[in-house]
Amino acid sequence: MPSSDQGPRGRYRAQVRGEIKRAALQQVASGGAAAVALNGIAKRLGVSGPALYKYFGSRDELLTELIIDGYADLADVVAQAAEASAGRPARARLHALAAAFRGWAVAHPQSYLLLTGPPSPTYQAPPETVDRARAVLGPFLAALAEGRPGPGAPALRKQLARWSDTAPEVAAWVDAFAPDADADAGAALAGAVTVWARLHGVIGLEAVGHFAGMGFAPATLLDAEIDALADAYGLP
Amino acid sequence: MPSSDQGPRGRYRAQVRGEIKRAALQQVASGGAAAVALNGIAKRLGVSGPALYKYFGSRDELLTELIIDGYADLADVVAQAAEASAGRPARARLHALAAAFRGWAVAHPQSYLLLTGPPSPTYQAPPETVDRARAVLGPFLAALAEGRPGPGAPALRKQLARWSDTAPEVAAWVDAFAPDADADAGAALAGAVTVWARLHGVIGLEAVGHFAGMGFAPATLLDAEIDALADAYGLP
DNA sequence: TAACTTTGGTTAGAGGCTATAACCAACGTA
DNA sequence: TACGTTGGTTATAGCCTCTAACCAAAGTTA
Repeated sequence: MPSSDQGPRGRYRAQVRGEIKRAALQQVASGGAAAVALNGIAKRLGVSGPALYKYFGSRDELLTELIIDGYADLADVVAQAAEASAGRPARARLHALAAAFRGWAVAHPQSYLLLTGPPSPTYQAPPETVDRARAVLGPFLAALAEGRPGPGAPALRKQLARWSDTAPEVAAWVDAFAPDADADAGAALAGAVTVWARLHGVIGLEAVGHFAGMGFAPATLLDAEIDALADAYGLP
Repeated sequence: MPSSDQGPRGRYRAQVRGEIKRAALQQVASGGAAAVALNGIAKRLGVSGPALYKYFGSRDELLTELIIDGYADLADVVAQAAEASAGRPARARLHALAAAFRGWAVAHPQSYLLLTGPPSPTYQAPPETVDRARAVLGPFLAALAEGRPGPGAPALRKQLARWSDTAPEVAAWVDAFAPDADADAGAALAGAVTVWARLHGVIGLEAVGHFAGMGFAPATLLDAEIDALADAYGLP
């Protein structure tokens, strides 16, 4: 069914797929994942209905690609922030990473919800997503691993240390982003998981609008959460 | 249109509305908010299609009631945990509250997602929801207000203190659950907002299944998060 | 008791969505 | 130049929400 990757036909195919995805992203931005309608996209592209099924096997397949692209985009933004703050102390870098993460989510709140929430009952997350999530969190792991963590969360660290021992891809991930933390992979992983939860705690609620009308800036709350985490990990 | 609250006719109406909601909750449990279909509910009740519109003006109206009921249910569970742990030290009580909150969410993960995520593009949250959220968080506020908070998060506290000064219903809420914290409402509110974010950070990711296959128990992560917060607020 | 109003139910149908089937034209290639 | 692949079409089935028009039964009132 699919054309070859190269050649004039394949190029055309890739371009149309891109247009479809852009139109779908607009729908996501305006009304969330539920607003994505192949029919509507076709109308917007000046093409009629079932033509899109030549490019995407189903609506879920399209959403899956949007999710994968979104993860890649977010990972890019975080990686750029890591690069831009390369020389600074670890605490400042952690704040820069969190701000970049939140900046992306605030710019595309519905896309963030698309990444986190399950878009449809029939949707099944492909295995690539977990790799994408690791790519996003890697720089955070690197920054946190520079500290000398205090005695907090011993139970969590123990569980994660065991996980790192039994799952080679996890150990490889830690090694890739924090090669010096091999000795205490449990603490490094605990930091990664915790920063993930803190980011999502603030940004997930902000994205759905649960902080609307409350007298505080979500960025301030996130800063406080990241600061507390940096304290716990002894970041300078 | 609606029958009087009392009388045989009103009772019948209330009972049918209950049956509809129960069927809808089953659909939510099986496939999330997107799986709620008035048509399907009608079939299950042995009644045909548009009859349900005599009971609920629209699908969104039904979802709204499910959300309100869900908040009430969750608030109940938290309040019961508060009562059950009344005598114990504040830190233990905070853990009990968090465990009760998470217990409800784990028992009905799709309902939790219904409460947090926006169910449909056309949905508009009614003003009652913010009151319901306050009822859920009240006991947490009470437990946190017993500590002597450290110097953390000054910017956040400042913003929230101003909010409490300018919004009387917020000050009343603080006073209702933590009458001794009036002097430092900013710190108390910061605790409430922070515990909300931490709960959602862990439980929101857990509910969508993002922790599946990772080598740690979400309960352990939540315990660590609550412990860290209790430390920051100097809870005994 | 008889007349009337409200209420819960019905069927018909418009309009939107996903997805499949059958068919056709154009394009790139051999 | 002949041909297979590919991108497009229309028709159609089967969901869904929601409105309109109509009917019967139940409660209410004169």
